[in-house]
Parts: sequence; structure tokens; C-alpha cells
Amino acid sequence: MNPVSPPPDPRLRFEPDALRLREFPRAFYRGDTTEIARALVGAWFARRFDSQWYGARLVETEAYLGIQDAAAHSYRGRRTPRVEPMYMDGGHLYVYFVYGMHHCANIVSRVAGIAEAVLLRAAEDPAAAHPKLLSGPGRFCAALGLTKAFSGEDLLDGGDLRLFRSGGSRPQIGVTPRIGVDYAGEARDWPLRFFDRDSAAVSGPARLRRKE
DNA sequence: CCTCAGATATGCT
DNA sequence: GCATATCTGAGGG
Repeated sequence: MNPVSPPPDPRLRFEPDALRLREFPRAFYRGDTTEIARALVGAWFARRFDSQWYGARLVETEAYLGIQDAAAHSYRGRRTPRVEPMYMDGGHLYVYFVYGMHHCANIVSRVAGIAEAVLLRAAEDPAAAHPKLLSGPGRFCAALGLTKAFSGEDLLDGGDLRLFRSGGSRPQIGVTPRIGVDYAGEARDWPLRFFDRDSAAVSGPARLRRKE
């Protein structure tokens, strides 16, 4: 399945059971992609490795709206081996390699055949003690040891990857255009980036960490 | 805050 | 073959 994936950073060790976290049901992932991106801020992403759990609390996400979105890999219905997981049912993972050295992880949304997804841009370690550890999509994947080997994995099949609803109160959400999509024409300005305004782990320049 | 190099899988011609 | 990319770290102002 994922024979040679790097291990997660030990600082991410946590106990999902102790926190009484509950998983999102399949129906959640099949909903509106933009709403899902917003709802995932505050959720916990978790990976089991060597029978231990490692996790992070998401603090920054972006919605990618498929066929109509020039910033999405599935723009105009593009369907290649790399992008194939985006066409899966909601609740799968899409991981790709970019800029010759980084991986980025997305949660696939909507139903099979509709290729939309939510990019996981930043998160906090369980103790919120290392704000740079998962600050940015490349760092997020590096800290959790996520590579292309995980692309296409189901988050709801009882395997090593899971996503849990946040237990506590709703974070205060900020909204801005997405980062790194200047090539995408008018889609460049769509307000599809969501982040926790109170988190130190949000990526990007400060002006993009306070907006409204 | 901004600019730029780095390294290469991927997709298109 | 060739241009590009859902990024990051270093260096300058």
C-alpha cells in the first residue's frame, strides 16, 4: 500500500480516542467543496504508523472547484493518472509532487466523477508548540510523511489515514484568495482560502493571516 | 516585506 | 523535447 513512506514527526504523537474525536461521515465529503474547506479548519488529520497515532489540527485550507476552476488540476476536465484520485468519491486523499521537491495533500470532495478537492495548507501539532512544523502544504506533508504513495487512499475505510471533526468551539475563520495560483486568470481572485485567525501556524505573509 | 534559486515529475506539442 | 508547477528557504531592503 505505502511500503516506503517516511515516518511522521514524533512531535505529532497523540491519542484520538482520548480526545473522543469523531470521524466525518461519507455524506459530509460529498457536499459543497467550499463549505467543506471552511468546515475543515479546526478538524484533525491523523495517520497511524507502527500502531501509533500521529495527528495535526488543520488551520488553513483551500477549495479547488474542478472543471470551471483554472487553478485546479482537473480544470476543463483534465484526467490523467496523477489527477485520477480527484475523480474518486468524496473522502479520498489526493497527493501530488510539485516544484521538484514538495508534496501537497488534498481531501477529495463531491461524488465520484466530479473532480473537486480541498488543499490542506497548514496545521498545528497536538501541543501547538511548533508553529512552523506544519505551516504550508509542503511542510504539512513532510511532517506527516505523506507522499504520492498515499494518493487515492480512502479516509473512511478504517485504514491508516483519518479525519476527525473538531471537538471544541469553532475557530474564527478568515477568508482570502488562494496562494500560488497567480496563473489562474480570474480564478486567481476567488475567495477560497480559509484559515484560523487565531493560529500562529497559518502560512503566508502576515497580511494574509488577518484578513476578513 | 519582496525576489530568486532550487529540482524534477508531469503534461502538452 | 520543453515549459511549468496548489512550494520553501535564503538573502536583501
